[in-house]
Parts: sequence; C-alpha cells; structure tokens
Amino acid sequence: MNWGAEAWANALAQRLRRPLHPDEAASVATLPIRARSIAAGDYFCRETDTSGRCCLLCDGMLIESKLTQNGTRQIVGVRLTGEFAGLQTIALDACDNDVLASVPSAFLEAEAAPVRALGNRHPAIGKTLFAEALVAGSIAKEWVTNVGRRSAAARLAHLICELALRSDGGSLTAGRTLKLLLTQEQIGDSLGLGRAAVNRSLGELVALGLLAQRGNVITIIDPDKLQRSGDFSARYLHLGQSPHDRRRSAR
Amino acid sequence: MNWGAEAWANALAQRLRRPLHPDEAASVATLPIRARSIAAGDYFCRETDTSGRCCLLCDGMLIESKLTQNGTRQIVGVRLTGEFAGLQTIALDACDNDVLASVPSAFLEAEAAPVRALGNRHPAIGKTLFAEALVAGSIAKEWVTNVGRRSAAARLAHLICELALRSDGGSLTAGRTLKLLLTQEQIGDSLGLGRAAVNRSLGELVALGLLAQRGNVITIIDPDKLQRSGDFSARYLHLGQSPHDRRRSAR
DNA sequence: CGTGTTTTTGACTTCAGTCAATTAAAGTGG
DNA sequence: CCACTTTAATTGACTGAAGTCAAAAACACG
Repeated sequence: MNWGAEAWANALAQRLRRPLHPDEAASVATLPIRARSIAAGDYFCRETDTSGRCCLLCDGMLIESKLTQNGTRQIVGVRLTGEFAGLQTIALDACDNDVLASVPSAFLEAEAAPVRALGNRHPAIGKTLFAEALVAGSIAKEWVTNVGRRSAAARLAHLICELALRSDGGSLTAGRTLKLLLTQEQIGDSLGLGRAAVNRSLGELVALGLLAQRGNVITIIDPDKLQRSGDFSARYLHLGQSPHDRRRSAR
Repeated sequence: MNWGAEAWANALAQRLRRPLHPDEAASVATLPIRARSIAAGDYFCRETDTSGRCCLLCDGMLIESKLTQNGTRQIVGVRLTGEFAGLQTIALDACDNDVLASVPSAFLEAEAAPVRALGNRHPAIGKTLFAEALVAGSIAKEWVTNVGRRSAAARLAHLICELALRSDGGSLTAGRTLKLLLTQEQIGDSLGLGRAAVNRSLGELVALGLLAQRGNVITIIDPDKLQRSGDFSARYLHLGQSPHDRRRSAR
C-alpha cells in the first residue's frame, strides 16, 4: 500500500476504533490518493468549485471561510492536522465555502467519487465518513451559538477550548500547550469580532489567570475556569469514549 | 404501503428527481414509521438525547436551539414542512441541540437504525439522506456568517430569503407570500438579536419597500433588493436544478 | 538589518442590547 | 358573543460592548 492510502487507512481505523478488515484495507489501498502541500494563504478550493475533492490533513491548518458583500470575511470552520476536510463533496456538488491554508499545509487528497464508492462498499467506513462530516455540521451550529450569544471573551475562551480538544491528542488540562495557527485577525473572523476585540479579550483571559500566551503558543492554566468562562461543553464534538476521552470533563 | 412510508417514499423520490425503483420502494415500505403530532413548544428531542430518531415534517415548523449559560437561547436551525429532521442521528449518537415545535406540528418518525440500513442497502437513497444532512450543515455555516458579519436588517432579510426559498414550492418572486411561523423573539434567537432589534429591522425593510407585513404574513415586494440587502445567494441551499429552480436568481 | 506583517493600545463612535411602558392581538371561559 | 387573560408586538430612553480608525511597538523573514 502506498503511503497516502495507508495514512487514510490509519485515520479510518482510528475513527472506527478497530483495525480495518482485510477487505476494507484492500479497498482503501485502491484509492487514488495524491500527496500535496500548499503555502499559507493558498486555496484548497473555492466557494463555487464543483470539482469534488476531499483530503486528510497531515500537517498545518485549513480555514473554511466566506466573503460578504461589504468585504468582510467570516471563517465558518477550521480543519486541524489529522482531520478530514471537504467530505461534504461526497454527496454535494459544490464546496459552499473557500478552503485555504492558514499556515503551510500538507494533505492527502482524493476525488470524492471513489471515496463515496468506498463508503458504499463498506458501510462501516461509510458511516464513519458520514459521521465526520456531520460533526463538522454540529460544530458549525455551536459556532452559530458562539457568535450569536456570547461575549467577546467567552467566544475566544470557547474557541480555545474547542481547538485544544480537537488538536491531535487533544486535552483540556492545566499546563497543556496549544499552538494557535491563526492570526488575531483570523481569530476575529472566526468569532465575528474585530482585531481589537480579539486582542483585548485575549488579554482579559490572561489577566484572569485562565491561560498564558507567548507568541502564538497558548498555555492553559485553569481549564475549568476557561471552560466555564467560555460556556464550553465538549458534547458537540462527539469525541467518543476512548479511555483517554473519559478523563475529559464533560461539564 | 402505509401512508407514512408512502410519504417518505415520495419525499425521497422528489430529492432523487426520479421515481423509486421497485426494490427501493419495497425497502422504504418496510420502514417502521409512526405518525405523531406535537403542540407548539413541545420537544421532538433534547440536546442530550441518544434515542436516535429522525422524521419527515408534514406540517408545522421545528426549531433547533441551544441554551447558553446566561439563560439566552440561540436557534441554530429550523426545519420546514416537507423537510427531514434529525438525520444526523443516522451516524451520530447524540442530538446536539433541542428540537421543538414553534407551532403545532405533525411528522412521520422513524428510528435512525432502520433508516441507516435503508441507506446502506440502496446507495442512491443513502446519498440523498447524506446530502440532506449535509445541506443542514451548509446552512449552519451560512448562519455563522449571517450572525457574525451582517447588520441586523441584513440578517433578517437574509433569513426571509432563505425561508422563502426553502418553504414548500418556494420562490423568491414579487408578490410571493410567506407565513413566518416564528415570533419576533424566536427570529431574534435565530439571528443573534434582541426582540427590539428584530422589530425595528422589520420596520426598516418595510419602510424600504422590500416587503410588506400583515400579522405573521410577509409579502415579498422587491425580491432583488431584498436579496441584495440581505447579501443573499441561494447557492448554499443546494436546491438543485429543476426547471423551477433555474428561474431563481443566483446572484 | 530593513521591510512588511502582526500585535498592541488609545480615542471615538455606533449599533444593538436592555429595560420599561404601551398597544395590539390571540385565546379562553362564562 | 363578550369580557378577561395572556401573549406578542411596538416604541422610547438609556446603556454598553464592540466596531472603526489610527498610530506605535513588536516580530518575523528574507
């Protein structure tokens, strides 16, 4: 099996919480997967694209964003290392939003059609891919709540909690360190805030002793207070129930 | 075939843009479907439910909402007559948000498991159900943008455009009438606004001659200006390309 | 080591929130 | 059918959180 397909297989097995069956592994091995990397600011796809590609992000971070009439931008989601992106193209014709790299990023890309066929052939894999795409929708709904009903500082705290848990091997524990691969402007675009508000909110969270900041590295100091001030509950992330996860406070 | 399963079959055929094959129809006919109706304010499911049910809404309107710490509420989506609801339970264990009726509503309910089995057995149906759930996610992302980056009046105009197109036989044409089955408070909860702002924005859109209002009935007067003032493009709704749809302005 | 980007800070503004009071509408029961 | 109750819509006054703009400082990178 080539390296790309193997990474896909591992990612799928991890989500299935079991090794792939031999015939599943064989099907995954036939996927035409291409390794690519792009620079910060480069696009994986555009809002109107109908090409239908998805990928497993190996390194970096992808931003899903929309532009508005008045030139402002809203980031409607992010994809972290180890996550799939663009899975909605398996069943939809268009991409719905721009997808671009916030930092230099590498990923393993496949056409939507063979991935869909893979899911049809192996229902367990199909369900997993479906679930991954649905979780992205669940996150979007939480973001609606975040942007619609929480204060600037709470939005930021919420986002940090989410990213800490979603990032590879994520946890929300004191001392944990988290590399924020976004500029403050991009954070603002994710939270429906301006640059200034992000900066002030960050200072506020630091002043409250919830976290520390050095460059783009965040250190979580008080995870409980951080969650509370961000009104954060991990439920919507559907992280599952591995032994690791169970330690996480679920509010 | 019982009436409920037939309604499901029709809804699926409509989305597939073709009649069901006999074996597809036979599978749908075996679904254990239950007709239910609930009063305004009653819950279809709660945020933490793990029961896993989905439904085809026959009459009324469902609201998907989340509560925040400080007692406020955010509506993260709505489901209209003729749409499916709760499809994410096909692949996810929990519901993620409360689902409740905004007006007395009737629906045809099925357990998630047999619906998933149906999709596995018939890939075309599976893809359609998948697509329907993904469109809900796409809508949520647009809502993030709406709440995060648009003015109060623009948010409202955008919501009205969306509901006009999504409602049964929807179109965005002058003279078209639309029954808003939401109180102004619920509209505010959908847009991240307070009651007063909704009321004033509505007055504003009326004053600008974009629409007229009598009770909860909205009449669209100037669809083009309405779309422009709401920064609305129908792309994210994935309405497909029926002859009817093609007439819609896509911005 | 210089250039461009990002962060940080301050001053001012504004949109929408909040609160409260009033009006209108929709149900309810006698 | 009408009086009464409840809920929703409307309007005004005041407030406040965050936007905007601008400038300075810090940083990152070639």
